Amino acid sequence: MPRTIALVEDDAAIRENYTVALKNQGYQVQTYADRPSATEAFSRELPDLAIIDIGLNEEMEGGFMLCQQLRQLSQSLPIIFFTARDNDVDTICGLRMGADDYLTKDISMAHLLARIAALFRRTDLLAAPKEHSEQIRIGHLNVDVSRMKVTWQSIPVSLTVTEFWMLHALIRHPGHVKSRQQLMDESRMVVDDSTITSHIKRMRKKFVELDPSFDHIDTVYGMGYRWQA
Amino acid sequence: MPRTIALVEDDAAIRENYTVALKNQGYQVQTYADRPSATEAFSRELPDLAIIDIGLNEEMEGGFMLCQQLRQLSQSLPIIFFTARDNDVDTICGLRMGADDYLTKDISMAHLLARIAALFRRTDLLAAPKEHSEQIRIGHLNVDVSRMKVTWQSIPVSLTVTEFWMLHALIRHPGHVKSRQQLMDESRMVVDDSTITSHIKRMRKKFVELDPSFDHIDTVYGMGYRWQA
DNA sequence: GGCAATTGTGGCAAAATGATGGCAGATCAG
DNA sequence: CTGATCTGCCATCATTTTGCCACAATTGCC
Repeated sequence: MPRTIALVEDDAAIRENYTVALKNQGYQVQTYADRPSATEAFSRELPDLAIIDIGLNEEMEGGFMLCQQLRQLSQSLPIIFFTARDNDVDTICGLRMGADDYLTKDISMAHLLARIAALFRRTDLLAAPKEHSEQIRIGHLNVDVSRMKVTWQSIPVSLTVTEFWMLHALIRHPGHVKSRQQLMDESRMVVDDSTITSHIKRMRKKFVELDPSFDHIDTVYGMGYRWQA
Repeated sequence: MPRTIALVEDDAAIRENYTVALKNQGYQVQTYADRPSATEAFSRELPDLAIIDIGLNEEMEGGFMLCQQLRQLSQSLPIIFFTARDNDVDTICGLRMGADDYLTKDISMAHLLARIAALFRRTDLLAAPKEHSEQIRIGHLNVDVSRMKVTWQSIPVSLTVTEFWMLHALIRHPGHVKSRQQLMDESRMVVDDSTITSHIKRMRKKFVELDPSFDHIDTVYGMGYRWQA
Protein backbone atom coordinates (compact mmCIF):
# COMPACT_ATOMS: atom_id res chain seq x y z
CA MET A 1 0.00 0.00 0.00
CA PRO A 2 1.89 3.06 -1.24
CA ARG A 3 1.46 6.25 0.69
CA THR A 4 -0.27 9.12 -1.01
CA ILE A 5 1.28 12.56 -0.88
CA ALA A 6 -0.68 15.60 -1.95
CA LEU A 7 1.45 18.38 -3.38
CA VAL A 8 -0.14 21.79 -3.59
CA GLU A 9 2.09 24.09 -5.61
CA ASP A 10 1.31 26.69 -8.23
CA ASP A 11 4.57 26.57 -10.14
CA ALA A 12 4.24 23.89 -12.81
CA ALA A 13 7.99 23.32 -13.16
CA ILE A 14 8.53 22.75 -9.43
CA ARG A 15 5.45 20.56 -9.30
CA GLU A 16 6.78 18.32 -12.03
CA ASN A 17 10.22 18.17 -10.54
CA TYR A 18 9.13 17.13 -7.07
CA THR A 19 6.45 14.81 -8.30
CA VAL A 20 9.06 12.78 -10.12
CA ALA A 21 11.37 12.68 -7.11
CA LEU A 22 8.60 11.63 -4.74
CA LYS A 23 7.37 8.98 -7.12
CA ASN A 24 10.90 7.62 -7.32
CA GLN A 25 10.73 7.11 -3.59
CA GLY A 26 7.67 4.96 -4.05
CA TYR A 27 5.12 7.53 -3.00
CA GLN A 28 1.94 8.07 -4.89
CA VAL A 29 1.57 11.75 -5.71
CA GLN A 30 -1.43 13.94 -6.36
CA THR A 31 -0.77 17.50 -7.43
CA TYR A 32 -2.96 20.56 -7.21
CA ALA A 33 -2.15 23.93 -8.64
CA ASP A 34 -4.53 26.02 -6.59
CA ARG A 35 -6.54 26.01 -3.44
CA PRO A 36 -10.01 25.33 -4.88
CA SER A 37 -8.96 22.18 -6.64
CA ALA A 38 -7.06 20.95 -3.58
CA THR A 39 -9.97 21.71 -1.27
CA GLU A 40 -12.32 19.89 -3.57
CA ALA A 41 -10.08 16.83 -3.71
CA PHE A 42 -9.48 16.75 0.06
CA SER A 43 -13.17 16.92 0.76
CA ARG A 44 -13.50 13.65 -1.12
CA GLU A 45 -10.43 11.85 0.16
CA LEU A 46 -7.50 12.75 2.36
CA PRO A 47 -3.92 11.97 1.40
CA ASP A 48 -1.41 10.48 3.85
CA LEU A 49 0.63 13.65 3.80
CA ALA A 50 0.12 17.14 2.43
CA ILE A 51 2.93 19.35 1.18
CA ILE A 52 1.70 22.86 0.70
CA ASP A 53 3.15 26.00 -0.75
CA ILE A 54 1.95 29.14 0.95
CA GLY A 55 1.52 31.45 -1.99
CA LEU A 56 -0.89 29.93 -4.47
CA ASN A 57 -1.29 32.05 -7.61
CA GLU A 58 -3.15 35.16 -6.69
CA GLU A 59 -3.86 33.91 -3.16
CA MET A 60 -0.79 35.06 -1.30
CA GLU A 61 -1.73 33.08 1.78
CA GLY A 62 -3.76 30.35 0.17
CA GLY A 63 -1.55 27.69 1.75
CA PHE A 64 -2.31 28.91 5.24
CA MET A 65 -6.01 28.78 4.55
CA LEU A 66 -5.69 25.33 3.10
CA CYS A 67 -3.78 24.14 6.17
CA GLN A 68 -6.54 25.34 8.45
CA GLN A 69 -9.19 23.69 6.32
CA LEU A 70 -7.23 20.46 6.40
CA ARG A 71 -6.77 20.55 10.15
CA GLN A 72 -10.50 20.82 10.51
CA LEU A 73 -10.91 17.68 8.46
CA SER A 74 -8.24 15.78 10.34
CA GLN A 75 -6.28 16.43 13.49
CA SER A 76 -3.68 13.89 12.62
CA LEU A 77 -2.98 14.43 8.93
CA PRO A 78 0.71 15.32 8.51
CA ILE A 79 1.15 18.72 6.90
CA ILE A 80 4.38 20.25 5.64
CA PHE A 81 4.69 23.82 4.43
CA PHE A 82 7.13 24.04 1.57
CA THR A 83 7.73 27.54 0.41
CA ALA A 84 10.25 30.11 -0.71
CA ARG A 85 9.23 32.45 2.10
CA ASP A 86 12.09 32.20 4.54
CA ASN A 87 11.25 34.28 7.57
CA ASP A 88 10.40 33.68 11.17
CA VAL A 89 6.95 35.14 11.07
CA ASP A 90 5.70 32.86 8.35
CA THR A 91 7.42 29.85 9.89
CA ILE A 92 5.96 30.38 13.33
CA CYS A 93 2.60 31.17 11.84
CA GLY A 94 2.65 28.02 9.81
CA LEU A 95 3.61 25.83 12.72
CA ARG A 96 0.98 27.41 14.93
CA MET A 97 -1.64 26.68 12.32
CA GLY A 98 -1.03 23.03 12.88
CA ALA A 99 1.63 22.21 10.35
CA ASP A 100 4.17 19.59 11.35
CA ASP A 101 7.07 21.09 9.51
CA TYR A 102 8.01 24.23 7.62
CA LEU A 103 10.64 23.89 4.94
CA THR A 104 12.07 26.41 2.53
CA LYS A 105 12.60 25.66 -1.10
CA ASP A 106 16.34 26.07 -0.92
CA ILE A 107 16.81 22.72 0.83
CA SER A 108 18.00 19.73 -1.14
CA MET A 109 15.73 17.02 -2.38
CA ALA A 110 17.45 14.52 -0.09
CA HIS A 111 16.76 16.77 2.87
CA LEU A 112 13.09 17.05 1.96
CA LEU A 113 12.80 13.31 1.58
CA ALA A 114 14.41 12.78 4.98
CA ARG A 115 11.94 15.19 6.55
CA ILE A 116 9.06 13.37 4.94
CA ALA A 117 10.34 10.01 6.12
CA ALA A 118 10.82 11.30 9.66
CA LEU A 119 7.28 12.62 9.74
CA PHE A 120 5.87 9.34 8.46
CA ARG A 121 7.86 7.49 11.11
CA ARG A 122 6.23 9.68 13.71
CA THR A 123 2.71 9.30 12.38
CA ASP A 124 3.09 5.56 11.99
CA LEU A 125 3.24 5.33 15.76
CA LEU A 126 -0.34 6.54 15.81
CA ALA A 127 -1.57 3.62 13.78
CA ALA A 128 0.54 1.05 15.59
CA PRO A 129 -1.07 -0.83 18.43
CA LYS A 130 -0.84 1.21 21.53
CA GLU A 131 -0.17 -1.79 23.73
CA HIS A 132 3.42 -1.57 22.64
CA SER A 133 4.21 1.56 24.57
CA GLU A 134 6.77 0.41 27.04
CA GLN A 135 6.61 3.58 29.03
CA ILE A 136 3.40 4.77 30.61
CA ARG A 137 3.21 8.19 32.21
CA ILE A 138 0.25 9.41 34.18
CA GLY A 139 0.86 12.50 36.20
CA HIS A 140 3.72 11.83 38.55
CA LEU A 141 3.54 8.12 37.94
CA ASN A 142 5.93 6.52 35.54
CA VAL A 143 5.68 2.85 34.68
CA ASP A 144 8.34 1.18 32.58
CA VAL A 145 6.85 -2.10 31.50
CA SER A 146 9.87 -3.67 29.87
CA ARG A 147 12.00 -2.93 32.89
CA MET A 148 9.24 -3.55 35.41
CA LYS A 149 10.15 -0.32 37.11
CA VAL A 150 7.84 2.21 38.66
CA THR A 151 8.63 5.71 39.81
CA TRP A 152 6.52 8.26 41.64
CA GLN A 153 7.71 11.84 41.31
CA SER A 154 10.94 10.36 39.95
CA ILE A 155 11.43 8.30 43.10
CA PRO A 156 11.58 4.57 42.45
CA VAL A 157 8.81 2.52 44.00
CA SER A 158 9.75 -1.04 44.86
CA LEU A 159 6.73 -3.07 43.93
CA THR A 160 6.60 -6.83 43.84
CA VAL A 161 5.71 -8.63 40.64
CA THR A 162 2.07 -9.06 41.50
CA GLU A 163 1.78 -5.50 42.65
CA PHE A 164 3.37 -4.34 39.43
CA TRP A 165 0.89 -6.15 37.23
CA MET A 166 -1.99 -5.01 39.35
CA LEU A 167 -0.85 -1.42 39.00
CA HIS A 168 -0.43 -1.99 35.30
CA ALA A 169 -3.97 -3.31 35.04
CA LEU A 170 -5.21 -0.38 37.08
CA ILE A 171 -3.67 2.30 34.89
CA ARG A 172 -4.15 0.64 31.52
CA HIS A 173 -7.23 2.71 31.03
CA PRO A 174 -6.43 5.68 33.22
CA GLY A 175 -9.32 6.75 35.37
CA HIS A 176 -11.48 3.76 34.56
CA VAL A 177 -12.92 1.81 37.42
CA LYS A 178 -11.62 -1.75 37.58
CA SER A 179 -13.50 -4.44 39.43
CA ARG A 180 -11.55 -6.93 41.46
CA GLN A 181 -12.33 -9.50 38.81
CA GLN A 182 -10.96 -7.30 36.05
CA LEU A 183 -7.81 -6.65 38.03
CA MET A 184 -7.40 -10.37 38.51
CA ASP A 185 -7.95 -11.13 34.84
CA GLU A 186 -5.64 -8.42 33.59
CA SER A 187 -2.88 -9.39 36.02
CA ARG A 188 -3.47 -13.02 35.16
CA MET A 189 -3.98 -14.22 38.69
CA VAL A 190 -6.70 -16.36 40.17
CA VAL A 191 -7.24 -15.42 43.76
CA ASP A 192 -9.79 -14.48 46.31
CA ASP A 193 -11.35 -11.03 46.25
CA SER A 194 -9.84 -10.29 49.60
CA THR A 195 -6.40 -10.88 48.17
CA ILE A 196 -6.94 -8.02 45.77
CA THR A 197 -7.85 -5.87 48.72
CA SER A 198 -4.59 -6.90 50.36
CA HIS A 199 -2.54 -6.01 47.34
CA ILE A 200 -4.20 -2.64 47.03
CA LYS A 201 -3.46 -2.08 50.68
CA ARG A 202 0.21 -2.93 50.25
CA MET A 203 0.53 -0.78 47.13
CA ARG A 204 -1.05 2.19 48.83
CA LYS A 205 1.28 1.74 51.75
CA LYS A 206 4.33 1.77 49.54
CA PHE A 207 3.23 4.93 47.74
CA VAL A 208 2.31 6.69 50.94
CA GLU A 209 5.68 5.87 52.42
CA LEU A 210 7.25 7.85 49.58
CA ASP A 211 4.68 10.60 49.52
CA PRO A 212 2.47 11.02 52.56
CA SER A 213 -0.08 12.98 50.56
CA PHE A 214 -0.55 10.17 48.06
CA ASP A 215 -4.16 9.23 47.44
CA HIS A 216 -4.53 8.35 43.79
CA ILE A 217 -5.99 4.89 44.24
CA ASP A 218 -9.68 5.53 44.71
CA THR A 219 -11.98 3.01 46.22
CA VAL A 220 -15.28 2.93 44.37
CA TYR A 221 -17.54 1.28 46.86
CA GLY A 222 -19.18 -1.80 45.47
CA MET A 223 -17.35 -1.55 42.14
CA GLY A 224 -13.62 -1.71 42.55
CA TYR A 225 -10.70 0.67 42.31
CA ARG A 226 -9.67 3.54 40.11
CA TRP A 227 -6.38 5.32 39.49
CA GLN A 228 -7.08 9.01 39.78
CA ALA A 229 -4.83 11.33 37.79
CA MET B 1 1.26 18.40 34.77
CA PRO B 2 4.23 20.30 33.35
CA ARG B 3 6.10 18.64 30.52
CA THR B 4 9.71 17.80 31.08
CA ILE B 5 12.28 18.76 28.46
CA ALA B 6 15.78 17.39 28.59
CA LEU B 7 18.42 19.69 27.15
CA VAL B 8 21.75 18.11 26.28
CA GLU B 9 24.25 20.84 25.44
CA ASP B 10 27.90 21.26 26.34
CA ASP B 11 28.04 25.05 26.19
CA ALA B 12 27.10 26.35 29.63
CA ALA B 13 26.03 29.79 28.37
CA ILE B 14 23.67 28.40 25.77
CA ARG B 15 22.35 25.90 28.28
CA GLU B 16 21.49 28.65 30.73
CA ASN B 17 19.96 30.82 28.11
CA TYR B 18 17.60 28.22 26.70
CA THR B 19 16.75 26.78 30.08
CA VAL B 20 15.38 30.12 31.15
CA ALA B 21 13.39 30.56 27.95
CA LEU B 22 11.90 27.09 28.15
CA LYS B 23 11.01 27.50 31.79
CA ASN B 24 9.25 30.74 30.94
CA GLN B 25 7.04 28.71 28.65
CA GLY B 26 6.06 26.53 31.56
CA TYR B 27 8.24 23.58 30.72
CA GLN B 28 10.26 21.77 33.31
CA VAL B 29 13.86 21.57 32.15
CA GLN B 30 16.65 19.13 32.92
CA THR B 31 20.07 19.93 31.51
CA TYR B 32 23.02 17.67 30.84
CA ALA B 33 26.44 18.78 29.72
CA ASP B 34 27.69 15.50 28.34
CA ARG B 35 26.53 12.18 27.06
CA PRO B 36 27.36 10.02 30.07
CA SER B 37 25.32 12.10 32.48
CA ALA B 38 22.41 12.28 30.04
CA THR B 39 22.53 8.54 29.40
CA GLU B 40 22.56 7.87 33.08
CA ALA B 41 19.57 10.12 33.71
CA PHE B 42 17.57 8.71 30.79
CA SER B 43 18.13 5.18 31.97
CA ARG B 44 16.32 6.14 35.14
CA GLU B 45 13.55 8.23 33.68
CA LEU B 46 12.65 9.57 30.28
CA PRO B 47 11.69 13.20 29.64
CA ASP B 48 8.75 14.22 27.46
CA LEU B 49 11.07 15.72 24.88
CA ALA B 50 14.82 15.69 24.30
CA ILE B 51 16.73 18.53 22.69
CA ILE B 52 20.21 17.39 21.80
CA ASP B 53 23.30 19.11 20.51
CA ILE B 54 25.38 16.90 18.25
CA GLY B 55 28.88 17.82 19.35
CA LEU B 56 29.27 17.19 23.05
CA ASN B 57 32.68 18.20 24.36
CA GLU B 58 35.28 15.86 22.96
CA GLU B 59 32.62 13.59 21.48
CA MET B 60 32.06 15.15 18.09
CA GLU B 61 29.07 12.95 17.39
CA GLY B 62 27.93 12.29 20.92
CA GLY B 63 24.48 13.64 20.13
CA PHE B 64 23.96 11.10 17.39
CA MET B 65 24.92 8.30 19.71
CA LEU B 66 22.62 9.62 22.37
CA CYS B 67 19.76 9.79 19.91
CA GLN B 68 20.22 6.18 18.99
CA GLN B 69 20.36 5.14 22.61
CA LEU B 70 17.20 7.07 23.30
CA ARG B 71 15.37 5.52 20.38
CA GLN B 72 16.19 2.13 21.79
CA LEU B 73 14.59 3.13 25.05
CA SER B 74 11.52 4.59 23.44
CA GLN B 75 10.17 4.60 19.92
CA SER B 76 7.91 7.49 20.60
CA LEU B 77 10.01 9.94 22.59
CA PRO B 78 10.22 13.24 20.64
CA ILE B 79 13.80 14.14 19.83
CA ILE B 80 15.06 17.40 18.35
CA PHE B 81 18.63 17.98 17.23
CA PHE B 82 19.71 21.50 17.95
CA THR B 83 23.15 22.27 16.67
CA ALA B 84 25.38 24.75 14.91
CA ARG B 85 26.21 22.23 12.21
CA ASP B 86 24.24 23.44 9.24
CA ASN B 87 24.72 20.99 6.42
CA ASP B 88 22.60 18.49 4.59
CA VAL B 89 24.59 15.45 5.57
CA ASP B 90 24.22 15.99 9.28
CA THR B 91 20.58 16.94 8.93
CA ILE B 92 19.65 13.89 6.92
CA CYS B 93 21.72 11.71 9.19
CA GLY B 94 20.00 13.10 12.25
CA LEU B 95 16.55 12.62 10.84
CA ARG B 96 17.34 9.11 9.72
CA MET B 97 18.52 8.27 13.19
CA GLY B 98 15.03 8.83 14.40
CA ALA B 99 15.00 12.48 15.35
CA ASP B 100 11.78 14.35 14.77
CA ASP B 101 13.37 17.64 13.88
CA TYR B 102 16.77 19.11 13.14
CA LEU B 103 17.26 22.76 13.93
CA THR B 104 20.28 24.99 13.65
CA LYS B 105 21.28 27.38 16.37
CA ASP B 106 20.80 30.43 14.22
CA ILE B 107 17.04 30.25 14.48
CA SER B 108 15.18 32.54 16.83
CA MET B 109 13.91 31.50 20.21
CA ALA B 110 10.34 32.02 19.05
CA HIS B 111 10.95 29.71 16.14
CA LEU B 112 12.37 27.02 18.42
CA LEU B 113 9.40 27.30 20.75
CA ALA B 114 6.99 27.00 17.84
CA ARG B 115 8.79 23.87 16.66
CA ILE B 116 8.57 22.38 20.15
CA ALA B 117 4.89 23.20 20.44
CA ALA B 118 4.20 21.66 17.03
CA LEU B 119 5.98 18.49 18.02
CA PHE B 120 4.08 18.25 21.28
CA ARG B 121 0.85 18.75 19.39
CA ARG B 122 1.78 15.80 17.21
CA THR B 123 2.81 13.53 20.07
CA ASP B 124 -0.28 14.42 22.08
CA LEU B 125 -2.31 12.66 19.44
CA LEU B 126 -0.48 9.51 20.38
CA ALA B 127 -1.50 9.66 24.01
CA ALA B 128 -5.05 10.78 23.49
CA PRO B 129 -6.85 8.71 20.92
CA LYS B 130 -7.93 5.50 22.57
CA GLU B 131 -10.05 7.42 25.05
CA HIS B 132 -13.30 5.80 24.01
CA SER B 133 -14.81 7.00 27.24
CA GLU B 134 -18.48 6.16 27.21
CA GLN B 135 -19.70 9.62 28.01
CA ILE B 136 -23.33 10.56 28.10
CA ARG B 137 -24.09 14.26 28.11
CA ILE B 138 -27.51 15.71 28.69
CA GLY B 139 -27.56 19.38 29.40
CA HIS B 140 -25.37 20.04 32.40
CA LEU B 141 -25.27 16.37 33.29
CA ASN B 142 -22.29 14.28 32.34
CA VAL B 143 -22.15 10.56 32.99
CA ASP B 144 -18.98 8.60 32.31
CA VAL B 145 -19.80 4.93 32.55
CA SER B 146 -16.33 3.43 32.45
CA ARG B 147 -15.07 5.89 35.00
CA MET B 148 -18.25 5.66 37.07
CA LYS B 149 -18.20 9.40 37.36
CA VAL B 150 -21.08 11.83 37.26
CA THR B 151 -20.79 15.57 37.06
CA TRP B 152 -23.41 18.29 37.20
CA GLN B 153 -22.26 21.59 35.78
CA SER B 154 -18.77 20.12 35.87
CA ILE B 155 -19.03 19.50 39.62
CA PRO B 156 -18.55 15.86 40.55
CA VAL B 157 -21.57 14.15 42.12
CA SER B 158 -20.75 11.27 44.43
CA LEU B 159 -23.38 8.66 43.74
CA THR B 160 -23.37 5.13 45.09
CA VAL B 161 -23.38 2.20 42.72
CA THR B 162 -27.11 1.67 42.81
CA GLU B 163 -27.78 5.34 42.41
CA PHE B 164 -25.37 5.42 39.50
CA TRP B 165 -27.12 2.64 37.64
CA MET B 166 -30.52 4.09 38.40
CA LEU B 167 -29.45 7.42 36.98
CA HIS B 168 -28.03 5.59 34.02
CA ALA B 169 -31.33 3.82 33.48
CA LEU B 170 -33.19 7.08 33.89
CA ILE B 171 -31.26 8.98 31.25
CA ARG B 172 -30.91 6.16 28.77
CA HIS B 173 -33.87 7.49 26.87
CA PRO B 174 -33.87 11.17 27.76
CA GLY B 175 -37.31 12.56 28.32
CA HIS B 176 -39.00 9.16 28.53
CA VAL B 177 -40.85 8.20 31.67
CA LYS B 178 -39.44 5.17 33.47
CA SER B 179 -41.64 3.09 35.71
CA ARG B 180 -40.24 1.81 38.96
CA GLN B 181 -40.18 -1.65 37.46
CA GLN B 182 -38.15 -0.48 34.47
CA LEU B 183 -35.69 1.29 36.71
CA MET B 184 -35.31 -1.87 38.75
CA ASP B 185 -34.78 -4.04 35.69
CA GLU B 186 -32.29 -1.71 34.05
CA SER B 187 -30.30 -1.31 37.25
CA ARG B 188 -30.51 -5.05 37.83
CA MET B 189 -31.99 -4.89 41.29
CA VAL B 190 -34.94 -6.67 42.81
CA VAL B 191 -36.49 -4.55 45.49
CA ASP B 192 -39.65 -3.03 46.78
CA ASP B 193 -41.22 -0.09 44.96
CA SER B 194 -40.68 2.06 47.97
CA THR B 195 -36.96 1.43 47.74
CA ILE B 196 -36.92 3.06 44.32
CA THR B 197 -38.63 6.03 45.87
CA SER B 198 -35.87 6.16 48.45
CA HIS B 199 -33.15 6.07 45.87
CA ILE B 200 -34.77 8.85 43.88
CA LYS B 201 -35.01 10.82 47.08
CA ARG B 202 -31.32 10.39 47.84
CA MET B 203 -30.27 11.24 44.30
CA ARG B 204 -32.32 14.40 44.28
CA LYS B 205 -30.82 15.35 47.58
CA LYS B 206 -27.28 14.94 46.30
CA PHE B 207 -27.97 17.05 43.23
CA VAL B 208 -29.75 19.74 45.18
CA GLU B 209 -26.86 19.97 47.60
CA LEU B 210 -24.66 20.97 44.66
CA ASP B 211 -27.21 23.12 42.92
CA PRO B 212 -30.16 24.37 44.98
CA SER B 213 -32.14 25.09 41.83
CA PHE B 214 -31.83 21.53 40.60
CA ASP B 215 -35.15 20.21 39.37
CA HIS B 216 -34.58 17.71 36.61
CA ILE B 217 -35.98 14.50 38.04
CA ASP B 218 -39.70 14.78 37.38
CA THR B 219 -42.26 12.71 39.19
CA VAL B 220 -44.96 11.51 36.84
CA TYR B 221 -47.80 10.61 39.13
CA GLY B 222 -48.81 7.01 38.81
CA MET B 223 -46.23 6.35 36.10
CA GLY B 224 -42.73 6.75 37.42
CA TYR B 225 -39.89 9.22 36.91
CA ARG B 226 -38.41 11.18 34.06
CA TRP B 227 -35.15 13.06 33.54
CA GLN B 228 -35.99 16.48 32.24
CA ALA B 229 -33.37 18.14 30.02
C1' DG C 1 -63.94 19.50 50.08
C1' DG C 2 -63.34 14.55 50.83
C1' DC C 3 -61.24 10.25 49.68
C1' DA C 4 -58.12 6.86 47.97
C1' DA C 5 -53.94 6.27 45.77
C1' DT C 6 -49.40 7.70 45.32
C1' DT C 7 -45.20 9.94 46.58
C1' DG C 8 -41.83 12.41 49.82
C1' DT C 9 -39.25 12.36 54.34
C1' DG C 10 -36.50 11.01 58.13
C1' DG C 11 -34.57 7.52 60.17
C1' DC C 12 -33.03 2.92 61.43
C1' DA C 13 -31.10 -1.68 61.37
C1' DA C 14 -29.32 -5.18 58.49
C1' DA C 15 -26.27 -6.27 54.95
C1' DA C 16 -22.52 -5.48 52.17
C1' DT C 17 -18.12 -3.98 51.50
C1' DG C 18 -13.55 -2.50 52.56
C1' DA C 19 -9.42 -1.67 55.72
C1' DT C 20 -6.11 -3.62 58.87
C1' DG C 21 -2.96 -6.62 61.06
C1' DG C 22 -1.32 -10.79 61.15
C1' DC C 23 -0.26 -15.57 59.94
C1' DA C 24 1.30 -19.72 57.32
C1' DG C 25 3.03 -21.65 53.29
C1' DA C 26 5.83 -20.84 49.16
C1' DT C 27 9.79 -19.17 47.02
C1' DC C 28 14.36 -17.82 46.66
C1' DA C 29 19.07 -16.10 47.38
C1' DG C 30 23.08 -16.78 50.03
C1' DC D 1 19.77 -24.79 55.74
C1' DT D 2 18.41 -20.09 57.04
C1' DG D 3 16.51 -15.85 56.81
C1' DA D 4 14.11 -12.73 53.98
C1' DT D 5 10.51 -11.81 50.99
C1' DC D 6 6.30 -12.60 48.75
C1' DT D 7 1.67 -14.21 48.41
C1' DG D 8 -2.84 -15.60 49.58
C1' DC D 9 -6.10 -15.68 53.02
C1' DC D 10 -8.60 -14.96 57.32
C1' DA D 11 -10.65 -12.74 61.48
C1' DT D 12 -11.90 -8.51 63.06
C1' DC D 13 -13.18 -3.98 62.92
C1' DA D 14 -14.90 0.25 60.64
C1' DT D 15 -17.54 2.27 57.19
C1' DT D 16 -20.90 2.68 53.68
C1' DT D 17 -24.83 1.38 51.53
C1' DT D 18 -29.30 -0.35 51.08
C1' DG D 19 -33.94 -1.76 51.87
C1' DC D 20 -37.77 -0.74 54.27
C1' DC D 21 -41.18 1.36 57.38
C1' DA D 22 -44.18 4.75 59.59
C1' DC D 23 -45.88 8.95 58.82
C1' DA D 24 -46.57 13.36 56.36
C1' DA D 25 -47.58 15.51 52.06
C1' DT D 26 -49.34 15.60 47.54
C1' DT D 27 -52.20 14.30 43.64
C1' DG D 28 -56.18 12.93 40.91
C1' DC D 29 -60.81 12.32 40.95
C1' DC D 30 -65.61 12.60 42.43
